[in-house]
Amino acid sequence: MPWDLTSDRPIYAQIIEQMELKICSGVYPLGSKLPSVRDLAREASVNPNTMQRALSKLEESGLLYSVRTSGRYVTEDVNMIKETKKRIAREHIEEFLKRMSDLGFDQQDILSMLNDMSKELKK
Amino acid sequence: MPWDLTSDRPIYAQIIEQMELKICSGVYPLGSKLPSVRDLAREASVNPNTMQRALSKLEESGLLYSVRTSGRYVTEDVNMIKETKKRIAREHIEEFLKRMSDLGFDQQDILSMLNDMSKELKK
DNA sequence: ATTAATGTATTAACCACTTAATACAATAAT
DNA sequence: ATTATTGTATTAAGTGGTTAATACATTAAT
Repeated sequence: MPWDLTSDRPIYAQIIEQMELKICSGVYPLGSKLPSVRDLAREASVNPNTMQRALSKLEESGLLYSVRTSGRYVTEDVNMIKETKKRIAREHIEEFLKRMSDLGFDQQDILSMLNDMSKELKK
Repeated sequence: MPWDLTSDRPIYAQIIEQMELKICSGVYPLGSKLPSVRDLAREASVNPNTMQRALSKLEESGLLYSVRTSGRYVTEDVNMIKETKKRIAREHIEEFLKRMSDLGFDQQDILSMLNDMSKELKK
């Protein structure tokens, strides 16, 4: 999965979300070592400061930890990752349902549209 | 529906989305007159310039039009509103499905979680 | 021992968004 | 006729995010 960054939101916030995704989905496994700040920045075509900022925030939340001159690692806490995944899923679903209901669709509508579109996308 | 603005995205962009919503869901009916820029700005606790900026963009897209010193009105083009509603719904569904699948959930998972949560929210 | 790579910090510049304070022309309301 | 309200425009200031260019201390690699 390439870095997918747009200009309509702070880049560091998008990086946080995508790193969480990479961690929850196993792209960066439990306890594994991450590429260096500079490498990640190059990979994402972003300034090292911006990458550093995102990674620091991820440390605050406990998903990563850094060892002074060795590098940065994914937490070994399986449970924290599971909880993060649940939290993200819940947030997405809540937001989705709110937006669709604001638009004037009921549960029936939502489910049928969703079925239609996932069939479409599978092709 | 109160104005729901957060600081993590340009306010004018959020206003555009919420105005589209108000138009598509009938809060501002076809051809109806909107409150003045200044009133809308006050209502949303936002600077008149910011509201003006959002409304101008909505004119560019054709959803609104302004009459020099009389005020601003919703388009009378029913079809344009219908198409806008469809477009927004499609965008939300696509984004939702992508995010959930990136997280590692398949269609089965998504549907069951969605059912659970809409039951929860109905209480 | 020297070198290279690590995370981290600092300073300056740039840009987009937002607010504030006005101002203007056109017209509806009085 | 006068006044108030409309959309619109301008200028200045402040803020936060981003980039750029360095620098530093620590330690793994050589």
